[in-house]
Amino acid sequence: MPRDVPDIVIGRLPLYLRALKRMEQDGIEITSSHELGRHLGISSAQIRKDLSHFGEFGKQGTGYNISYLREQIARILQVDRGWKVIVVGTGNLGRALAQYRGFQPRGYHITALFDNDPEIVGQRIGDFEVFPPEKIADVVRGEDIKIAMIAVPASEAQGVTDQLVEAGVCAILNYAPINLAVPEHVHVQYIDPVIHLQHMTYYLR
Amino acid sequence: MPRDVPDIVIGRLPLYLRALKRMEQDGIEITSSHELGRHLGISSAQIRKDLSHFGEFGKQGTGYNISYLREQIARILQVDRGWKVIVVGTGNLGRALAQYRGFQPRGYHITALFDNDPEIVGQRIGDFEVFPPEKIADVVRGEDIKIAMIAVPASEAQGVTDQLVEAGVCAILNYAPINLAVPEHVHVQYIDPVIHLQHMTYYLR
DNA sequence: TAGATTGTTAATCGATTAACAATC
DNA sequence: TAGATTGTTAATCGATTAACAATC
Repeated sequence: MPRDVPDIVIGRLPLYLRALKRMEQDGIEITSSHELGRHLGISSAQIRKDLSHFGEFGKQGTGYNISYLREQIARILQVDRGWKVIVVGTGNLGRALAQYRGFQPRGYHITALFDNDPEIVGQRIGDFEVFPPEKIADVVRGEDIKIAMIAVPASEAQGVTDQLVEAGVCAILNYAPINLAVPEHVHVQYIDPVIHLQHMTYYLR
Repeated sequence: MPRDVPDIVIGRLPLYLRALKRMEQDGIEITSSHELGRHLGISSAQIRKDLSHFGEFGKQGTGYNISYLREQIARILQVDRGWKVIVVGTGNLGRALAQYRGFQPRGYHITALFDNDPEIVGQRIGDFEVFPPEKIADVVRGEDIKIAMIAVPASEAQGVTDQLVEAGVCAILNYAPINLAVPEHVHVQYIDPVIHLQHMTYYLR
């Protein structure tokens, strides 16, 4: 596996994967960098360049076999197997995440929920029992969890993060509207809908 | 107002705004590009360069008055006033969005919900009545809505988008896992948690 | 004043695009 | 074969960083 592929390239692979899956569902078998680029609104050259970091997946004159390319990108991203995920915070957002039907079919399996409200601990939400924060370390170690989603208020997010990192989590999807401080080896992605709304609001003039 | 500021700069302004609000809440009154950069994990030079697209907001030797800079960035982004937003789709995600407490205080006011399920139309969710899709055009025009959030299945997202655009919406926050085709003047931002998870999963090796 | 920090210019770095030989 | 498309190199473009005069 090549070292040092730019992160911006890695960030596009999931988009390629999503588009390829869609084409596959639509019954298409072959595509080209031009067609794929049109679907995604990016240039064909960029797609070919991005893929070239990892190998040769197409055929001159023909293009790409969709299911083959889909498999290869899934392998590169390591999403050709399942990953267990925990969710911390069971407010509206945490509950919605726990019940979201889109994780399972794409290989992310929610394994446990956590909340610090004693009223909620022990309840069931969807298919899961809610555990107290003190159980995070046990579950993460016991189930070999690498990935967590944070859906707690901003004021609690850094504390939760520290616990998760201490327990061995190394990928965090943070829904709290705050920047997290983490060690080098831990990866964080942020989702804050208001940030996206504000970005677009600039152009409403 | 300057024309042609790079979109990547616009995309960082909401992050600056969020950090400044936090500092303000913490009772800090003055900051520097270095301190702000440390909070956000970006260089001080980048912050100064970004701000220089819009004017001069600091004082040599001292730094930036936080509440002044916050006001200025809010003005630039046009988030110094309220915006009405509609939500299409009332599944788990749509409901969570409708009840999310983070929109109101940051100036985004959910005004109406839409769903195509006759069982759900007419019900109340939180503070809102659910309308059928045929009412989209009326509400968007009547209430002068510019911004919509899409929380319907991927298969319906493009159709909903076409209706929204036709009605006059020009900013869309799309939660459906699919790329949308829209006219030039319409802005789209995407939120798909699985895309973020897959991005991070690459590094779990 | 001495120290600190801005705003801006120029240099560097990295990403995207254009172009084309190779070849299916 | 003729036409099409890849993978890759070189050129272009744009974004980030370094450096520093201005000045509070």
